[in-house]
Amino acid sequence: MRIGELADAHGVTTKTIRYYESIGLLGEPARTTSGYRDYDPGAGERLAFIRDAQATGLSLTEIASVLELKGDGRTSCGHTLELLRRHLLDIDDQIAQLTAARTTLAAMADRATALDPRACTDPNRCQVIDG
Amino acid sequence: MRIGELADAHGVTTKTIRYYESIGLLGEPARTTSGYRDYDPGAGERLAFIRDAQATGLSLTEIASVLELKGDGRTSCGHTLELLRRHLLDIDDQIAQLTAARTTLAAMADRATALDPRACTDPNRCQVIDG
DNA sequence: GTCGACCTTCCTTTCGACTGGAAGGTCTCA
DNA sequence: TGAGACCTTCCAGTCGAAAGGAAGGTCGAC
Repeated sequence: MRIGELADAHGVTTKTIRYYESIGLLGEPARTTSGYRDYDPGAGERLAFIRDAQATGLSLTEIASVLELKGDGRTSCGHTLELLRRHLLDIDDQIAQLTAARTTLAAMADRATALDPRACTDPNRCQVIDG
Repeated sequence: MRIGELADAHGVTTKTIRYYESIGLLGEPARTTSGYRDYDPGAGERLAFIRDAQATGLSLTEIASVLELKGDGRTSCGHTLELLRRHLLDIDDQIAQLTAARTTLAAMADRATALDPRACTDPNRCQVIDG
């Protein structure tokens, strides 16, 4: 399977695949006599895994650490679980921050609709955002 | 007021202030005879505004666009309000995405605690994340 | 007079995940 | 045999928001 096919099959670009290879996330595939990359189905599985893991919010570095452990022949469930748990905490933080920001922003927007623009003259500030 | 004082007063670094100046977010301050930046209180106000606006999730570029409008002598409430509304939508999106990711992740974590690591042998995948 | 803290400019580097482009080789179909 | 789609490598650039560092000037206190 050539790189373009693999890319199309997983909704990524060939650039992305070469990039994953360059950072060690995907191993070096076999090559055709003319030097084209020639992937076996395992590569597709691995790529799918990478995208799945990425979709859950793991960074490529973290994904690499999971795959590396497995590559060493060790099981990585514990490791993955720890990553997931850390991510859950991260996400909770982010949601809390966004929610707080949302509240502030919504209050501002409400206030803004009631404001008189002509009162808004200080070049360094903005009464919508102030206060 | 020198740059260090201003920075300390607003919890940023001198690097950050020079950076804001370099991208036009802060104007060029007066200089002492020896060339040191010499800020008037307006700069502090403007910096505070920038940090406040940033805290609500506006990018520096967006903040610049608000300040630029005001610098032109035009009131920017309408503009700010529009930015705010767009941001509210963005934030709602982000919260929705994070919440979805959180649900997925939590389910995975639950499942993972029940898994047998010895069953986790495929070097390309991870049963915690699969499925 | 000298020490350390502060300041100046200018340039480079960081992080993450790619993307773009140049220059050239290969495959496939008509 | 020739077009055009695909592949190769390698290098540079992107985005945002700074941080790091070098080389040198200055201020205040002792």
